[in-house]
Amino acid sequence: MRSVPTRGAGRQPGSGVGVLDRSVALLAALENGARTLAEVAGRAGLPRPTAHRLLGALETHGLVRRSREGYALGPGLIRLGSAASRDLPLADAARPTLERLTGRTGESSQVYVRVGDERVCVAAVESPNELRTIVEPGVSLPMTAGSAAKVFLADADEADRERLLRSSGRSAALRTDITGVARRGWAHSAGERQAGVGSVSAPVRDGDGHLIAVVSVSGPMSRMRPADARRHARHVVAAAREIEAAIGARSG
Amino acid sequence: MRSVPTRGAGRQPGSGVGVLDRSVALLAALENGARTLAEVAGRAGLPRPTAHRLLGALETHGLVRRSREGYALGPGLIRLGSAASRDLPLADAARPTLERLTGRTGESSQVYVRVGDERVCVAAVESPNELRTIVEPGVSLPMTAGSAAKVFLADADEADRERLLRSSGRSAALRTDITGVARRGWAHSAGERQAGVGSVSAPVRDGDGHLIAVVSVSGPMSRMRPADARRHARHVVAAAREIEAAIGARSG
DNA sequence: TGGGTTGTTCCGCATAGTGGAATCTGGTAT
DNA sequence: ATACCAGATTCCACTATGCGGAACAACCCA
Repeated sequence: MRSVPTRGAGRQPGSGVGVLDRSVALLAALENGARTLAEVAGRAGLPRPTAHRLLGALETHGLVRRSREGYALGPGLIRLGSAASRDLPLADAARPTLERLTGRTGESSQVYVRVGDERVCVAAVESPNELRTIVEPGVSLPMTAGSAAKVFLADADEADRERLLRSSGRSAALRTDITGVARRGWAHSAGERQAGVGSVSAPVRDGDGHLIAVVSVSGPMSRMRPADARRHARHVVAAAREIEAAIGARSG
Repeated sequence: MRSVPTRGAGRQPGSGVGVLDRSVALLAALENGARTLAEVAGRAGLPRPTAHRLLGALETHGLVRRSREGYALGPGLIRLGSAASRDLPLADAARPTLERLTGRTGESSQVYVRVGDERVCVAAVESPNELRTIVEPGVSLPMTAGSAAKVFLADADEADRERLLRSSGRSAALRTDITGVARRGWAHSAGERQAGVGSVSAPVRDGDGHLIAVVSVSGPMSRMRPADARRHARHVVAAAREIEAAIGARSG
C-alpha cells in the first residue's frame, strides 16, 4: 500500500471483455437514459440475453432497479456514491479553500477528478452574483472542452491525449492551448463548453507530482476576459497549493 | 485448451459466486473502511490474488481508487450515485411531502428504500427543533431495528423475514411487533436503533400493492411517547398516500 | 390474423476467471 | 548488513463460469 505504480487511466490489454466491463457498460447506458432492455443492450453493445442476465444480477445487488418504465440505476448506487464522497478526502479538504476562492474572485468554483474519459465535479461553491455558473457535484463533463479539460489533457500521457483529442473536433486549437498550460501552470477558456461561459483552472498534484484533481473558477464571459483570467489565475493556483497541503496533512 | 465435459453449473443469482458478486463484496468491504489488500480480501471472503485482480479492474473504471493509505471507493461511484438519485423519482417526488410532514409533526422525516439486507435513506428533512434527529441521505441502516425496519419486515416474504430475524438478537420481540404493523398500517419504535430515539413509519406502495419505500418521522423519545406516536401516525400514513400519488402521476 | 416489437428461458461450448504457490518490495528489528 | 516479516504482485494449470444463438412467450398495433 506504499507508492502506487502509476497505473494511469490507460486501458489494459484484455479490457472491454469480462463481466465487469460489460456491467459497467450497462450502467453507463442506464446513466444515459436507456430504459428498455433492447435499448440498454444496444447502447452497451451487448446481445439481449447477455444484457438481461447481467441486469438481473445487478438488480439483486440494488445497483439496478426495475419499474413500470423499464430499467434504471438502482438505489444501491446512491448508497455507494454517498459513501464514496464521504471518504474521498478531496471533497472535504477542498471546501474551505473553494469558499475562500469564490470569496476572492467573486466567481463560482469547482474541483474535478478524472473518471474514465470524462471529469466529474466532486465539490463546488456558487458565486454570490445574481448571474453565475452552476455546476452540481456529481455531474460529469467532457475532457475535450473547458479550461479544466485542458489541464487534464496537458497532464495525460501521449497516447491517451491523442485518443481524447481525436474524439473531439478541435484537436488543433486544443493542442496549442495545452502547451501553454504546461508553461504557465494554469489554463483559460472562453465559450468552449457552454456559450457565454469562461473559466480558469489549475492542477492539484500529490507528493509524487501526479495529477489528482483540477480546481476551477468559472463565470460569464463578460467577467472572464483575458485580464480577469490573469487576475484570477494567481488565486486559483494558490487554491491548488492549499488543497495539496490540506490533503497531505491528513492521516486517513 | 482441452475441456472436459462439465455439468451445467446453473447457479442462482445472489449466491455469492461470480465476478459481479465478488466485486460487490469488495465494494462493501471498502464501504466498511477496509484499506489494505489483505483487509479488503479478508472481509470480502476472497483470496488475495483474486481481490487484487478484481480491484485492478474496478480501478480502471473509476469505481475504486488507490491512494497512499490503500484502496478506497472511487470517484466513479460519486458520478453514478448522483445520476441514480437524479433519476429516482422517489427522492424528488417525496421532498414536498416530507416538508409538510415535518411541518405538521415538528419532527425530522425520512424516506427509505430497501437495498440488499439494509435500508438506505434517499430523502430527508430536518426538524426545526434544537434537539432533533439527523439522518443524511445516502446512509444505510439495519433491517432489524427501528420502526421503518418493522415495516420492511412486515412486508417481506416468509423465508426472507426469517433470515433477517435470525441475524438479529431479538427476533421474538420483533415478530410480535410486526404482526401489529400489518393490522394498524404503521409501526412505532422507541430506543431500538439509537438510545433515546423513537420513530413512526408507514409503507409506500405501488399500484400493484408492492412495497417500494417507507416514510418515517423520528425524534427524541421525550417527544415520541405512545400518545405522540398515535398523533403522528395519521400524518405519516397520509404522507405515504401523498407520495404514492406523486409517483403515480409521473410519466417518466 | 399476421408481422413487429419486447422480454425470457435453454443449453452446448470454450474462454475468462480462479487461487495456491512462488516472487517481489519495502520496512524494521538484530 | 542480514534476517525477518507483511503486504503487494505475478505465474499458470485447471475448470467452473459466463456466453449468446436459437427458440419461445407475451404483448401491441393495424
